[in-house]
Amino acid sequence: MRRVAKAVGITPMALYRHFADREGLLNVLSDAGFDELAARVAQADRPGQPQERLMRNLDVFLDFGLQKPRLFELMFLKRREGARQFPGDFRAGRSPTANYSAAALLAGMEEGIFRRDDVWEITFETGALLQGLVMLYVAGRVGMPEQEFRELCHRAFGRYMHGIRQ
Amino acid sequence: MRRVAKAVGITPMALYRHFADREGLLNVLSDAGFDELAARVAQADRPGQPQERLMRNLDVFLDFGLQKPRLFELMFLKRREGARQFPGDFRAGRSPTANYSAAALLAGMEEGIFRRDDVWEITFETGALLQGLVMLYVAGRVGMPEQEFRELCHRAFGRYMHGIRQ
DNA sequence: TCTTGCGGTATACAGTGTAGACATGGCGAG
DNA sequence: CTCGCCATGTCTACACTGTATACCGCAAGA
Repeated sequence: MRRVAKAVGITPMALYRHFADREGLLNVLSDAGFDELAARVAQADRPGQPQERLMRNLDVFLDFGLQKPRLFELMFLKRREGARQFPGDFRAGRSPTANYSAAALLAGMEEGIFRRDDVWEITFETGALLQGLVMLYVAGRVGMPEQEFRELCHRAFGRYMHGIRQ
Repeated sequence: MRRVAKAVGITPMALYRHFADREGLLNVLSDAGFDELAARVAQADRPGQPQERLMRNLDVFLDFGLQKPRLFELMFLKRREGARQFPGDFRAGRSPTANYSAAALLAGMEEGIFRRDDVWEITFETGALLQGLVMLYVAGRVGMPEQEFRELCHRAFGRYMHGIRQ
């Protein structure tokens, strides 16, 4: 808090006029992060083959996670109340980012490319896979340059998508 | 450190006679965790169908992660030097836990159940998937009882394994 | 004009990890 | 037996956290 305060040129305690506490500050950072990610996802979504749409979605998350790993961690891994939950909030459409993935999956199923299955569960699982990959990467568990890591992620998603094909 | 010291009945500073610093203490905890997990994995490995072996492996990790989430997090997600890295340490066989998964995958490929592919990469990816699932669960992002969550994990692995079939 | 409240400050407190100086007790070498 | 050493422990102190509390100035309404 002291460092943040200094960075914005006020006294530490002045921060508490704007945020309830450290947790509160982190919450608005996290929310802002979700807004940005949602915007990026929305912008990247173009009509096309479901697999391509899913891969583009992957790339957006990957870009975000690799550009701002700490924020990424804060958004998805920090315990905090009010965080969106699977399956409730997902199925209710309250996750703007997941909606795009689910839409692409649904389209793929209707086109007969993927077999009929639980769209939200698959969305969540692919999210978890990406989460795990990125977290292991930023935790220093992957000893390869970023570009290779991105290709690894693509192969991982390729294998998974292969498994949900018709 | 003060709480640990009190718990073992000595002065905080006495801890520093046994561990270089907080990081050092966490490192031996982490190492002990890996030893235990490796022992559990070894004990659970029985000959059988590759898919079953992989599912048993999954259950061992799942048990461990759900029983000791903080230790699990420390072991796999804490940035620390000397942590094993993919792919180098994995391919060199320096991950006792991953070896079993890789062995089952290799057996599956040789039996013609799975198609020929990079065994270590798949091992790492399944690890990442599990990692992501467990981390999201312990971070409160999954609003379902533990038993249902375990079944979700099984379905996730089922879909992935479906994708690597022959 | 008086009041209210928003934004900011100063100080203080309990908590953290840990550096540094000092104590002590057991054990091997002489 | 005695000396000295070293492993293990304690005490105190320091710099660092987040934050509770009290206070202040100023602009906008009533």
